[in-house]
Amino acid sequence: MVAQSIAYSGSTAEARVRQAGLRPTRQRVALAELLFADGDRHISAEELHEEAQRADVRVSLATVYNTLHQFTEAGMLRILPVEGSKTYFDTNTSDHHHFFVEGENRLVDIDEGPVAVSNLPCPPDGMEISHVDIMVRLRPKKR
Amino acid sequence: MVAQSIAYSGSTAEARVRQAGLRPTRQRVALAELLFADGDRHISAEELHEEAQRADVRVSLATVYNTLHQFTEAGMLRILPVEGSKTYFDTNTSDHHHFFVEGENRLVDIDEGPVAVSNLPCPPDGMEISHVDIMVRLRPKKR
DNA sequence: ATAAGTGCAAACTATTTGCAGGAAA
DNA sequence: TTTCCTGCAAATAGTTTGCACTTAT
Repeated sequence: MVAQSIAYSGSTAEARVRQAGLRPTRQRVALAELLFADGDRHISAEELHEEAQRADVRVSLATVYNTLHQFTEAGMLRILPVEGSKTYFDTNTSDHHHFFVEGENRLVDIDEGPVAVSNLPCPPDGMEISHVDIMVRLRPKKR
Repeated sequence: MVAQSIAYSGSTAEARVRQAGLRPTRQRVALAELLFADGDRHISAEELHEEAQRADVRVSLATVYNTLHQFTEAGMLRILPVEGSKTYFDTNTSDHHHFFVEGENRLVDIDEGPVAVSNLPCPPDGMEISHVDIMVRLRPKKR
C-alpha cells in the first residue's frame, strides 16, 4: 500500500511544477492547478490571489507574484505585452495572438486560423527571434 | 512689422498643439518641440521630464504626464505595448513595428520593408481595427 | 540537517489627483 | 473675466524586498 500522504501528490500540477525544476510546494502546486485547470487565461497577480482565496488556498500576495515570475522563467507562462499598470500573464505559451479592446483594456485570443506574418526582417546579429506577438487593437465602430 | 512677441509663436510645434485642439501653452509647445524634433522616439514620462530640464524647459513631472496623455488622445503619440512598469510613448504613429530585446527591455523600430500580416480574422461585430502592433521579441542567440 | 520557500510588513516606483495660483482666450 | 492649465504635494496602485519562520529534500 503506497497511499499518498500529501493531498497534492501525483497531480498533473505537481508534475508540471517539478518539471520546471521548482520544488512542488503546497502554494506552487495549488496556483498551478488554478492557472492551468481550464484552457487559456489572461490573469494578473491580484486576480490569481483573489481566486486562490475563494478556493480556500492560503497563499500570500507576495508568493503569488514570486510564483508567477518563476513560472514565467520556466516557460509555463508568458507575459502579455499590454499597456497599463498591471502585468498580465498568459497561460497559453504557444503561438497565438490577441485582440485588444481599447477603452476596456480587455484581451481576447485570436484562435481562428493561423495568422501569418510575412516579410519579417532578419534580427540583428547575435540575436534570434524568441517569438512574435501580434496585438490587433479594436475600437468601437463609428457609424 | 509683425514681430512675434512670444518666443514659441508660429512654430511647427505650436501648430501641432493647436491642431490637436489644445491650448498652445509654453509647456505643451516646449514638450512637443522636444518630442518631435528628430524622428521616431520611444520615451517615458520620466525621460521626457529629464530632457526638458536639460533643455531649460521648466515643467513639472505631473504636467509631463498630463501632456503625454493629452497628446496620445489627440493621436500625436501612441502607447507602446511593452511589459514592465513604465509606460513608453512612440512619437511615430504611422504603421510600423518593433523588435523587443528581452532582458534589456529595449525597443528598436523595424523599418526595413513592409511587414505584412495575412489571415487577420474579422473583428467582432461593432468593432473595427484601430491598428495592429507587432512585437518581434529577440533573445541572445545561443551558441 | 540543509537549502529553499513563504508570509508579513515595510519599502519602492510609477502614476494620478486635489487644489491654489497663473496663463490663454 | 472666464476658463483652462500648471505646479506642488499628498495619495494611490502595483510590485518588490528583508527577514524570521516553515517546509521539502
